[in-house]
Amino acid sequence: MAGKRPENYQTRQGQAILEYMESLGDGHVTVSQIARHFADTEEAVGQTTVYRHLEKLAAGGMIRKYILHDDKSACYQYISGGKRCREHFHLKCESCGDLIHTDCDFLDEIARHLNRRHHFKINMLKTVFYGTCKKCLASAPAMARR
Amino acid sequence: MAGKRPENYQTRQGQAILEYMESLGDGHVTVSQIARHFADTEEAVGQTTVYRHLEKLAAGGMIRKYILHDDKSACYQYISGGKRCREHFHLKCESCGDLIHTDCDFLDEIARHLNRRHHFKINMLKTVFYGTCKKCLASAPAMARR
DNA sequence: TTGCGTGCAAAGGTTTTGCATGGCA
DNA sequence: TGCCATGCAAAACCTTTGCACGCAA
Repeated sequence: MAGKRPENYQTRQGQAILEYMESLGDGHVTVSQIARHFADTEEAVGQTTVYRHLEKLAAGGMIRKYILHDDKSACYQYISGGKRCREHFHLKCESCGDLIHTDCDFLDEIARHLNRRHHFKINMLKTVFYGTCKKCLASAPAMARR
Repeated sequence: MAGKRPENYQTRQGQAILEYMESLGDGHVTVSQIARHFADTEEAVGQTTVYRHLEKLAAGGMIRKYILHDDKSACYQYISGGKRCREHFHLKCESCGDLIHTDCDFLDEIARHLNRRHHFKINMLKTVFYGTCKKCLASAPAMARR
């Protein structure tokens, strides 16, 4: 429902933030890093505005919000795949920050299971599995932490 | 090395905190909930002390600390020694905000699958499934929103 | 007696909110 | 012109730290 109404004005700040997130590819940044970026540039964007735009972009599925190893502050990442990402799962490595897109039948079953056995309708766009990726497991033996 | 030295004194506060965590079974609480509990009781326990004990208990494997994505504060759960001390999966309802914990066998399989097929070691302390819970599915027709 | 445990207060950080002003449509 | 967006400052929060005193061993 709800047609494609503008809902939001197009502003210099909003555009600057989206473009910056896009320019990072699949890299991730924290709010303070974003703020620093705009401080270094001529584009002035207040941090309150950054927070508010990130929230909207995350709600709209344009970016994802993560909590990494240092759970002090959240970090954000642009979603390039857009639509396709609604249909598969994501594994986020807490060590290197890599996001792994996974198309796997077994993982699809999870959604069915949650639905049938737990009556829970999963939101695949937002759900992310946190953990340690293959690369990091191989290179960091001390990853055996709890 | 280093034998089993005392290392920690036995104090009223430490005992009260551990007993309270134990009394919750597999429920989870935040620090503020714990503080409120002691405020309601006659047992006075400072919140600094709560933090410091929770940290020790978590380090010692007596309790589990969850830092869930999108939650402002950490929550803690007692680990019953006798029973299986498996980690739980968490389902977070985006509609009502309820956090549902479950240790369904099928969900445990997910961890094995990710490990074996994707070489990904999942961190269940941070992973959360987002979606809509049974209650909200039944009562809210317009739950497609956030 | 020794030295860890306790808890008040304050610091440190991130995120949110109030409110007057600015800018898009 | 109407309203949302902006951004400064301040508030709200969670968590950690400093320090003097208390208490277990």
